[in-house]
Amino acid sequence: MRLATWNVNSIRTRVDRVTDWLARADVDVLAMQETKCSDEQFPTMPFAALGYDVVHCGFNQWNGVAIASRIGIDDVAVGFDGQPTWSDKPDVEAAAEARALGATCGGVRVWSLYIPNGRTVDSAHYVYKLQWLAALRETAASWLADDPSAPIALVGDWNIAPTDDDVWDVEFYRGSTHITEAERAAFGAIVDAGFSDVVRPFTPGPAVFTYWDYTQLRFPKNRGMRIDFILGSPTLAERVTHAEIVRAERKGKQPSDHAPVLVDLVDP
DNA sequence: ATGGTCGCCAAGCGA
Repeated sequence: MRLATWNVNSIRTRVDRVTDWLARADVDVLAMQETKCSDEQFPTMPFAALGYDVVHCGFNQWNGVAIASRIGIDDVAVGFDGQPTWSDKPDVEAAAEARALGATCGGVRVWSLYIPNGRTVDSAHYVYKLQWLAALRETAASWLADDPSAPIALVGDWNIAPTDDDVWDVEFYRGSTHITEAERAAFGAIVDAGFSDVVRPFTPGPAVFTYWDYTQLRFPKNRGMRIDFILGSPTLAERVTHAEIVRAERKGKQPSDHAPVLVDLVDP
């Protein structure tokens, strides 16, 4: 099973590129973020033509997350607890309910996550980001407490660079979101709960990124950030045979500002 | 082998 995640930065603008890559890369399950469309606007047909089922969850009027699968989609859930409510408010009460879409595909529970950006460290959105991550940790830890052998993948755009090696110039980002100790601790707490970065062992080294700003020739100069992750529960992690960041998909005409990230899993 | 924001939609704003 080949599982991928990709912040597509508008699926309607990018649908040809995304579906072309799905077919070419032989992807079974793709989690998308920043679809930038309503549920009604999602272009289902190009995916269906390739044999993929799609579920989409708009988390505000115009943005959302999605999962496309050619091996079936079961048990769809929105929010960490499966409650079909969502909100984009920077609000504690909403923290556990937004920007998450879960589906069981081929026996694996896949969560397509768009962690709140946080904007600036002095904003309510930053507080919300940290609360959202804490809520995710609580809920994900409870899943493993209920069933330590559950194969679960937490994938998406985390909007956190976990180490200084994961940004092109840490001094450039000093005082900004994505690199603060609090965000890194929140990410680390989810790793400590049993969800490991299953891509990193296959993509070692500094200056290995998944996102490059559109401005300032950041991509040709490889000035990016590693903020898109596939975190796996223990039984999922032990099934990983290969992983890569598909840098080639950041090239060419009308790319997303993120590259897709993929893993291959052997059957259990 | 990649190039100087982009995408939402029609002005800025969010990323």
